[in-house]
Amino acid sequence: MKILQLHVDYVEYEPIQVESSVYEEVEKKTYRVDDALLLLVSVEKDDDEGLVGEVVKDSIDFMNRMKINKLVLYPYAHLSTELAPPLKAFNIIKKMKEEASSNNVEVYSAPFGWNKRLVIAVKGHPLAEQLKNYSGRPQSREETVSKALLMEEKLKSYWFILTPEGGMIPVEEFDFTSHRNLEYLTRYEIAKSRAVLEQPPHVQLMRKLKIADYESGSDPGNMRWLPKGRLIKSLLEQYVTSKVIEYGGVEVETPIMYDMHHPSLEKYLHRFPARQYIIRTEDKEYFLRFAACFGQFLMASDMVLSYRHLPFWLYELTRYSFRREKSGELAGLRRLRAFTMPDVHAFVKDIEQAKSEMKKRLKLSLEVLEGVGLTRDDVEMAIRFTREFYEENREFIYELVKSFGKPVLAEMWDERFFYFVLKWEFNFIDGQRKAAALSTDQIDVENARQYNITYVDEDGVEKYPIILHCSPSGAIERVIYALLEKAYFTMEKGGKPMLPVWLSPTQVRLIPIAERHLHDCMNIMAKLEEEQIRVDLDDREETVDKKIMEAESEWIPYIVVFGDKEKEKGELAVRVRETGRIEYMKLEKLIEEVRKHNSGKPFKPLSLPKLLSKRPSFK
RNA sequence: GCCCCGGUAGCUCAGCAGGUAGAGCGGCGGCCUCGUAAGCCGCAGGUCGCGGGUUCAAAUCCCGCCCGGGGCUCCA
Repeated sequence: MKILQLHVDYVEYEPIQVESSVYEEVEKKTYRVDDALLLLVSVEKDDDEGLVGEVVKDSIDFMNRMKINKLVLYPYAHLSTELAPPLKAFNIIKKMKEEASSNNVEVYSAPFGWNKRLVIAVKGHPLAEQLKNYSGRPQSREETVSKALLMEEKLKSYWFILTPEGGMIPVEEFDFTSHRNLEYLTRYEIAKSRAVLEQPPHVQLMRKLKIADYESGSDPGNMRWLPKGRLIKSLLEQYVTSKVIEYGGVEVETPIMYDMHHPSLEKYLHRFPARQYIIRTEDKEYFLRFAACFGQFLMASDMVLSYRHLPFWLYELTRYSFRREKSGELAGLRRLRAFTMPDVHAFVKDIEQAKSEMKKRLKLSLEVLEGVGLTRDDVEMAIRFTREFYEENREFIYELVKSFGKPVLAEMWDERFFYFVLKWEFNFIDGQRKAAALSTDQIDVENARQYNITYVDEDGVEKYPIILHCSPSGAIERVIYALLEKAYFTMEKGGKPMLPVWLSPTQVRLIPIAERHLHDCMNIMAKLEEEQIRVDLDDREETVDKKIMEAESEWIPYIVVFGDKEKEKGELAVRVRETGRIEYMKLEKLIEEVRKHNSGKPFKPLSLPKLLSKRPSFK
C-alpha cells in the first residue's frame, strides 16, 4: 500500500462522475475539511486487511504529534502500478475508516470509484508531506531495506535496573523515588525525551571564566581554549595520564589521520555510523581518527606478544579525536567535533582475565572522577551486554554494580551487533537533564582478529587476545563541562560555585590596600610561588572593593587583602571561598592549606602575567 | 537537514510605526591612595554580518546569502 500523507490546511473534493465498477453512492457537491491529515491511498495487489491496524496507528501517532484530530481518506490510484482490484481496495479503505473511527478520530472519506475534482493546501512544515509504503510481505531487493532499520531490529533492547544487592528489576517496575538522576538517565536513554531549556548553563560559565569559547574561524565544535582553560585542560590531561600510568598504561602517540582504504581500518570505519573528517591529498584519502583505537591496534598488531606479557596496556591521550557530528548535535563542551580522549586498551588472554582487569579499571575510573572533583553521586552508571554474556557472567556483572554502589541502568541485547559483549559507562546528568557519558570500558571480542593482533599462548599456539577499551575520565572537555554544570547546581542552591583548588587557574589572589603594600605583596607572591602555588597580584589602581568583586567573580579560592594591619601583625586576612569567611592566618598556614589541595595532583604555573596591570583581557 | 532565535563599539545589549546610531562594562586620560562584591569626571572607539531591492531617505521594510546559538530530527 502506498500512501501520500499530507498535513493540510484544507482539502476540497467534488465528485464529478462515476469511474469504476465499484463505487459509493454520494451526493454531488463540494466537500471541505480544514486542518486535517489527508491520506491519498493506493491499495496494491498484495495488500490485505492485516495492514490496516499498522497504517491507522501510524497516522494516529502522527496526528497526535501534530495535535489534529481529522483524518481524510482519499482513494488515489495513481501511486502504484500494481493496484489491487477495486472491490478489495474499497473494502480495505472501508476497514481503515472503521479502525480510525473506533480510535475516536474524526474520519472523512472521499467516495470510492468517482472521478473527483481535488483541491489541497499543504502546510508549510517539513513533516507535512510524506510517502508511506506498507507491505505485508518481505521487501523486494530493489527497495533497498534500510540498514539502520535492520540494525534496530537486531538491537532490540531490554531495560533493567540492577541493584547493588543483586536485584534485576525491569525499568517499569523500579521505584525511582530516591534516584532522580537515574530516572533522568533512563528516560534519556529509552524515550530520548528531553526537557527543553535555554542555553546549557556551562556555556555561559566557560565564557565568563575565560576557559573556552567558540571559534567561528574553524569548523563548529572546534573550540578556542583561552589561557585559563588551557591550564585547566592541561592539568586534567596530566592527571588522568598519571593515573593511567600508575595503573600500568604504557603511553604512546599515534597519527591523527589514517588511510581510508587500509584493509584493517576500512571495515571498522564502515561499521561506525559517526561521520568523519576527510583529508584529501594528491593521491589518497585519509580520515581523521575518531578514537585512539586505530593507531594502538596497528601498533599492537606489529608487536610480539606472549601470554607472559598479558595483560598488557597501551595508552594514549588523543589531542584530538574527531567526529563530524551533525551541526545540530553540537552543544558547548558537551558534544564537540574535536575532543581530547584518554583511552587505555588492555590486551588480555581470555574472559577471566578480562573480568579481573575490568574490575580494576572500574575502580580506576571512580578514583579518577573523584580526583577531578566529581563524586559518584554526580554520575549514574549504565551497563550493556548481550543475553549470552549475562547468562554466563551474571556474578561478574553484579560485582561491577556492587562496586559502583548505586542502582545501575542495564540494557540487554539478544544478539551481539557491536564488537563488544559488555560495556559500561558513567553518565553525568546536567542542568538540562541530559546525559553525557564520561568514564567507560568495553570488552571487545572482535578487533584483535580484525587487526590481526595475536599473542603466543603457553601451548605455543597463536591466539587472539580480548581487548578492553577504557577511558577512565571520558573526554577531557566533557570533564570540564561536568565540573561547570556541577558548579551551576551549586549556584542554583545559593552556594558559591568553584572549581577544585588544584584546577583553579589562580589559587591565591593578592590584593594590596595601597601602593605602599605592593612591595610586601611581591615578597609574599615569591614565597607562594616557591611552594608551587598559582598566585597573582592585583596591582591595578582600583578600589579594594572592586578588586575583591572581580576576584570573586573569577572563583578564586583564596583572596588575600594586605594592608598596614597585616604587615604589623604578620598575619594574612584570607577570604576563603569554600567557607565564605575571612580567616586570619600566617603565610605558612595558607601555604599548607593550598598544598593540601594540590597534593597528589599535577602542578603547572598559570602562563598569564602575574601582575594584573599587565594582563590583557581575552574575549 | 529542518524549525526558531540571533549577528549594532573590545564585551553585554538598547534602538527596528524608515529621517542615516545609544547605554553600561571594558580601554585610555585625570582626580581619589582606598580595609572585604562595582569611587568620581572626561575622552576615544561603529563599512549596524554580506549582497541586492523598495524609498527623497534603510540598522529599521522586502528578497537572497553567510555566520552563530538553541530545539527537533536523521526523515528526500
